[in-house]
Amino acid sequence: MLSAIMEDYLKAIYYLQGETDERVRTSTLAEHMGVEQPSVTSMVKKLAKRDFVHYEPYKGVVLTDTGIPVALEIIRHHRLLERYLTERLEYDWAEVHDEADRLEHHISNQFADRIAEQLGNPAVDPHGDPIPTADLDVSPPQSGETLADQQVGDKVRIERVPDNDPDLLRYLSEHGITPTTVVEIVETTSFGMVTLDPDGTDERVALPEEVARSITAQTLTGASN
Amino acid sequence: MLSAIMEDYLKAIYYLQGETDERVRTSTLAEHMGVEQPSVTSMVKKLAKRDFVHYEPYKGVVLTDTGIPVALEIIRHHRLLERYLTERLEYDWAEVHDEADRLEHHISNQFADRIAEQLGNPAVDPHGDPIPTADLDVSPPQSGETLADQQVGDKVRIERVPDNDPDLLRYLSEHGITPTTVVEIVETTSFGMVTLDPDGTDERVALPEEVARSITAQTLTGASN
DNA sequence: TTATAAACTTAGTCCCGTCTAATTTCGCTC
DNA sequence: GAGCGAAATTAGACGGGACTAAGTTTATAA
Repeated sequence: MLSAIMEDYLKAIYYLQGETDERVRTSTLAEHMGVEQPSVTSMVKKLAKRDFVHYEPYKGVVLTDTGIPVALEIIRHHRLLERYLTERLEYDWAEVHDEADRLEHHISNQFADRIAEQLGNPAVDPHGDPIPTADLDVSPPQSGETLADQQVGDKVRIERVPDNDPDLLRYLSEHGITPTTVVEIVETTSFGMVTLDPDGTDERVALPEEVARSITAQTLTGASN
Repeated sequence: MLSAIMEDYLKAIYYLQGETDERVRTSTLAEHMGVEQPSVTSMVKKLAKRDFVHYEPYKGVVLTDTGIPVALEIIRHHRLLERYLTERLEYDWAEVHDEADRLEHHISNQFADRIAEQLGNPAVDPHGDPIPTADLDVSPPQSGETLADQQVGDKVRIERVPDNDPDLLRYLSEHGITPTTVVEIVETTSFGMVTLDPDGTDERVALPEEVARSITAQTLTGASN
């Protein structure tokens, strides 16, 4: 058996190595988990002893073939819960993350399978992240392009938004920006501001480049490339 | 904040003092929690320091006015989950206990309120136990009579069955005994066996007196009293 | 009223997951 | 290739929750 904390570490490693497909450094993991570095070192040793990660001192960790499915299972739970909470229990987009983050460790796979079935085995969660299937296949990464990569005049379809910042999510939904929304890039500035025009509206929505880079989108038309 | 373990202790104390309305002894609690006595002593001291229980060494514990609502909240979560799992997620009567026992500590009150609403604020769980309301009112204890208190020839309506023995629950449901079922007592023996005839059927269902005493029932007709 | 068994508590240990402080290693620059 | 700052690890401690072994207290019975 695996503690909820250990599952959280594995999930974090999965996300962090996913971005780079490289070894995850102790410091990165510490920051992501909100703990100090020595805590990470000691946990990582435990995970290595149980063969969930490859650990090389001073070099970082990577998930093993044993660790990956554990992380994917948790991610499946999380994303199914987010979907279920919004779709069946009237939770708001912005509220689901914390509840899902706790429950993901405590629901059985049976529970996950049942809610998946009720929802018709959805492919993505409310933020556009792909939901691993019951046998832990996960959709290929989306386009990889973000709102920050676009040029003025491009029209793009929003693919996914980060799920862990309630304020941002509230802001986005208030301005009609959700996965599948189509937006046009109306302005980018040298000082890091991206301005959008959601679909047919006249409204202008401005986002810091930092945020724009965390929102992935699929190019539909325009001058990019 | 309160750990899941502490919540479990408070819940256990609630159940145990409920049966006797007296101080709960260390040994009783130890057996119920599946731990050794010293573990109970040390936990009980922590709970007392935080004012969830009154603790008098060598005398036992009672919940305080601070402790009671905590226990009731957990019980509300548990029973709502049992109901939700059977009614909305196709869980079997016999399967729900363990899942509910884990999740009860991790769902928010918001989650509980939402599933209560979805279910139409049910008064009882699938085993017939009353579900505390959102403001933690709990229905008065039922008749208090059990199947073991009946006389041959009595007809009774099953009120509640214990929720924590899957084998027993499977056996009961296979033989058509669930809360609200009407049964007739057809035989009681000096060596502790009670035989029932569920409703109009001809089937005989035998139960050890020990088990009969754990099933409460409301007398409809007959010679008892 | 005292002896004794059962119940309870205290003492001390262990593992988990965290921390701070101190040390070691890495990797880069000169 | 020597020195230096950043990153990582080791050392040691702590609170949570459990355990075993060793004392106390209580209650019961003679």
